[in-house]
Amino acid sequence: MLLHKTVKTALTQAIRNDIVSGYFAPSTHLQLDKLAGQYDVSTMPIREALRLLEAEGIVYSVPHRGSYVTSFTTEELLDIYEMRAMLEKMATRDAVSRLNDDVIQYLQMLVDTWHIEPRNPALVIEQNANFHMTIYQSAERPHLYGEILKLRNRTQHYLHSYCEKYQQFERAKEEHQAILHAIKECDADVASQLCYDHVWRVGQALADYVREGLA
Amino acid sequence: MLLHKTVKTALTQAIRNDIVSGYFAPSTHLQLDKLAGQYDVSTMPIREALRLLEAEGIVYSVPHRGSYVTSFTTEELLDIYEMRAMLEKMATRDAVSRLNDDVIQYLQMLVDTWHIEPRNPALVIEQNANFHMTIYQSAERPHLYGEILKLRNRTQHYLHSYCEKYQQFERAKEEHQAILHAIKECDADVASQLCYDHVWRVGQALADYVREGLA
DNA sequence: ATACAAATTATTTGATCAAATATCAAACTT
DNA sequence: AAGTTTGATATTTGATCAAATAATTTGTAT
Repeated sequence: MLLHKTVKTALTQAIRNDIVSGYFAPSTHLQLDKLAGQYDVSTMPIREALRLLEAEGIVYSVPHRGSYVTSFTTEELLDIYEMRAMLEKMATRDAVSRLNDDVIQYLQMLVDTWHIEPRNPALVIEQNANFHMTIYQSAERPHLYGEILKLRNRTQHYLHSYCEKYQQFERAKEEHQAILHAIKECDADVASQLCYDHVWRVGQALADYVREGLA
Repeated sequence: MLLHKTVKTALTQAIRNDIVSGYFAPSTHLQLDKLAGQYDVSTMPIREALRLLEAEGIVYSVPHRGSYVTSFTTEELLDIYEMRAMLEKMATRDAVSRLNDDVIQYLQMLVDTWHIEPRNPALVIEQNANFHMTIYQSAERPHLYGEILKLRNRTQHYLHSYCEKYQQFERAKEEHQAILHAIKECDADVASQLCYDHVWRVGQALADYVREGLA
């Protein structure tokens, strides 16, 4: 808790995490006093954290009514996921030539130890994010990285709900293996296209899932 | 006149505008009481507005030292502009089939009246933004639109400085005309590729300009 | 005179208080 | 009885105040 410089920064991280992990479900009303009690701080840093998260798109607010966890229609999910697919493709393309052996070895380890635990999707989701974001970090494009991260955070909680029902973890593992293979071959075009397809496929499946009202 | 519901929303718009218009130069220290005096409000709504703008990326803050207008290196400008080019290409592609005759006529009018004030870069920049954002709005993808808008805001003030020196307005007009022509032909592939090239060319020119230390 | 340390100042951050506004329910009118 | 209005309540929003922290200045010793 005291790792952070200010209460505001720590709180922002904490609330963001509680939203993307699904603890605060979409459309949840985030009330100042309730949160202040829950996190044991005053309302002031809560207000600042909520404004930060509002501009990130994780939270929206209505004047004099407060802040809520954002919820998306299927059209909005597709909107966001196609952006993600494109930007993550771009990041993968730039990363290929910059990835050093240590990181590639780490990625291989992540693929090899891919846990398929039907009862704990959260762990797989985190491992999945770890795999991709590690690649993107190597692209050495801080703004691209930041945008991808924000877009991912925006829809992450829907993924939790989806994964608990349809667990296509095996397929994801195969696709990661394919991406990593192309990376090792230094084939930026193939690797980035595989990444695009990978993200976009999940986005479409997720949209179908939400459209069916199963969320 | 647009009535804002709260002081916070009005202030956010006002400060954002004063940053993208170049009134607050990059690296400017945005102090709470100074701004409070300048906009004739208390520090409270200023604080909330700054948090909003911080998450938008046009302001950054250092704990216990305050907020500053973000400044970018040439690498960062290229980073952002390539994202923009890609996302604006995507928006143009989706817009083509949705653009109705009224909007196309409006776009033609914007191109025709392009040259009205070559000595006033700010006006041309606004007209330019108007042309593009009108197209993107027709894509009916609110999140894509929002991301493009935020990325544009982040670098807009650099464009002001650049345009005052190198006024390639004629070339921009020709490129707009070409994009509009492709739109009228309902050729989404050509229109979107032209848009990509258009944005990316400006981004590279702007990066060169900033690299030379002329900003 | 310069380097270092202590104190002073300025500014943000966090807490509390007051005002404004939306929600909800009850009473009143038609 | 239905719809509207009015009032009570809860919550956000804006203002002010206190505490914490970074920058600056001042003073002292070498």
